[in-house]
Amino acid sequence: MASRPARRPAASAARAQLNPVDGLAQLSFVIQRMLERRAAEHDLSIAQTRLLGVLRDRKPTMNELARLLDLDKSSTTGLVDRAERRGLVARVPSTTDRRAVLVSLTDSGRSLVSQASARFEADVLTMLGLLPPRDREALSRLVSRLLVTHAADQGIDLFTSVNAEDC
Amino acid sequence: MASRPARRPAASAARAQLNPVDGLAQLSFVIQRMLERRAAEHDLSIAQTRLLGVLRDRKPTMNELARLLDLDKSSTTGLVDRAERRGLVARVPSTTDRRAVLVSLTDSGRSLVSQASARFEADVLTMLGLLPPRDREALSRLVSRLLVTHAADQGIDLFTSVNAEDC
DNA sequence: TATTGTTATACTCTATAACTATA
DNA sequence: TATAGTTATAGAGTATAACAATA
Repeated sequence: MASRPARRPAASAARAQLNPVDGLAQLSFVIQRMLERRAAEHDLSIAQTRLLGVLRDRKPTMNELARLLDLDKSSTTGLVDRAERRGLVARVPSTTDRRAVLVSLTDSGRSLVSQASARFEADVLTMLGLLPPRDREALSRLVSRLLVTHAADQGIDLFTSVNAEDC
Repeated sequence: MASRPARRPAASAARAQLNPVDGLAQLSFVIQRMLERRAAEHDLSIAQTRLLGVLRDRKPTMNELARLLDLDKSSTTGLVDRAERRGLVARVPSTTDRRAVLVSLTDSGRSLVSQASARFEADVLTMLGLLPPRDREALSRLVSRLLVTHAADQGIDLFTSVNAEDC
């Protein structure tokens, strides 16, 4: 929703504060837009970017990939088809199960995702750089704490689980 | 990207911290997923939800709507078509310009977006509730400060501009 | 029989280009 | 001529259901 404007009563905009929900919602849109913009520079959609991101340190089967991306396996087939057509990923038959295929990043795909990543990271760091160092550090610490707590609440160990990674 | 795992060296996961970029990226995905999930409960996509959200306090022309949503006018036509077919919005001919149409929320649309909003807000508040009150307040303040600073940096007054609202 | 992956199909979302009806 | 909106068309992304090959 990132819903209505948090249309503050009036007056001192300089010190006004968004309500917590609107703040987090808006922040999520700002960050997604940064990601989208940088991905688009390389003709990547968010979906393609997620795919490449997940493959940076894995070589999963289609099935595992579908679980990692939280998509239906048929959607994953299509996603991989289009990436493969562009030479960004490759399908490799599994040696242990003749039904299965492994999906892996090509050099070209790896290079593309690295470039987009780097630009995106720079965007976020630039935005963070607008805050005084003390605020910046505090924010990072709190965001991290929130994510870890939230993940734990969902029964996920952020630092071990495969699901919490790569979005 | 919400990129690689921030695969910490090892050890004490309890005190480990995500790097700032990954933290914000992951947070944005978590929040978007909450929004998506709640919208889906009412058979709404993110796009439809944004549309309804924007219309909560406006009755724009198609043209204005396209600008508000940052979409091509033809995309907006389709979006409104589908929402209208479901009875969530209505097209009203402009009285001042016979080429133009105004788009407005129906009661049904307003009710739907309110319900989805409420559920989403509850989700975010629940997540925030996992933090101790002091952390929660600090986080809200910092997020707000970051958004205001970032908006200012882009030449936007978060509290006046039409663009910063509703995502 | 169960699982892996693909195909067939359908719908949403988005954009570009061409069109119409006003202005 | 210029603007407001729609239509025609095309492609990405997603899901469900049915299917072939293998386990």
